[in-house]
Amino acid sequence: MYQVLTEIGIIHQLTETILRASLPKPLTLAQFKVLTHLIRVPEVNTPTRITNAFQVTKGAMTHTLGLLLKNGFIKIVADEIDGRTKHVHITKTGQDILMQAVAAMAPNFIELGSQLNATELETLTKSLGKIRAFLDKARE
Amino acid sequence: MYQVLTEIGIIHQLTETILRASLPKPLTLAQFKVLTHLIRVPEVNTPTRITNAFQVTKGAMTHTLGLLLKNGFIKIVADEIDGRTKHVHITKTGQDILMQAVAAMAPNFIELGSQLNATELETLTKSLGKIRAFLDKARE
DNA sequence: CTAATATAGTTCAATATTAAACTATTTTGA
DNA sequence: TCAAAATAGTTTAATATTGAACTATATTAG
Repeated sequence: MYQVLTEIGIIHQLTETILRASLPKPLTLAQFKVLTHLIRVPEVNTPTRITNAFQVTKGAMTHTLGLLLKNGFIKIVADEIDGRTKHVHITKTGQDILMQAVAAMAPNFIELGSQLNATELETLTKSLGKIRAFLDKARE
Repeated sequence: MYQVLTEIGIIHQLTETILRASLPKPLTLAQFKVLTHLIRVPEVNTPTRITNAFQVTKGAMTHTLGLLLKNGFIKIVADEIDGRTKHVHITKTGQDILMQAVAAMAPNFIELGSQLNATELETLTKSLGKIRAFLDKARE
């Protein structure tokens, strides 16, 4: 398990480095991740829930959302019912830059997919899912 | 594959957060990783090679090694032959703090190991290894 | 009802990381 | 040989992240 976590750490670092290098300005890695999240799981869109999804500090998320807002990639609206809560939505501009980012990074990752066959990929996804589920549960 | 990378990213973040919280002062996560590396692969001990192993920038490694040195956890010696190169060695103090760190974090990870059986773990390790090997090769 | 507690988000200072420019040494190749 | 290129490591400025304190709103319990 130690080795698994080490491999995961290294893979994560390597992919982030590759990603970072192919992002269109002014998109940073943190901003890219948030935009991707907003597309994938649009209903998880309060700052706290996004923070929770990425497991960064609240201050970091305030910072990232501030940049996204300044860049016009998101809009932030107040919750109608709960005065403490806000909701984040991706804008058309945000979608455009995200598409551009995905297009730029895709060539770097297409080959990666072919390193594993369908069965391996499925097994891998399942195992990682178990680990993730456990860790998620562990932070009760 | 996208999902795999997403899972890997989240698992990485979660484990880092858990780890960070259980580290004995003044050990930071970056310092902990370097010490672990020095124990695991003591022959890979020049700043550049360590930098390469973790895929961080050279400046970041200079910073981390500076802290480790200040804390007395490593010693750094010049290469006898190549005047540009240095070698990093863990000290007794470094080994002590690392043991302490491992002891503190172990309870958090023991249960994790039992989430997968031996076969699953082996398959997982192998698949991750393939991905890592490919990424390693890709940064020619 | 209201005081205590919890939750959402921001701010601030300290630290970490990146990216790029820089110094010093070694290697390469004409 | 020696100039050009490559490599190892440092420095610096800008940015990102953490951790903790803080404000404001909502929920809970007596």
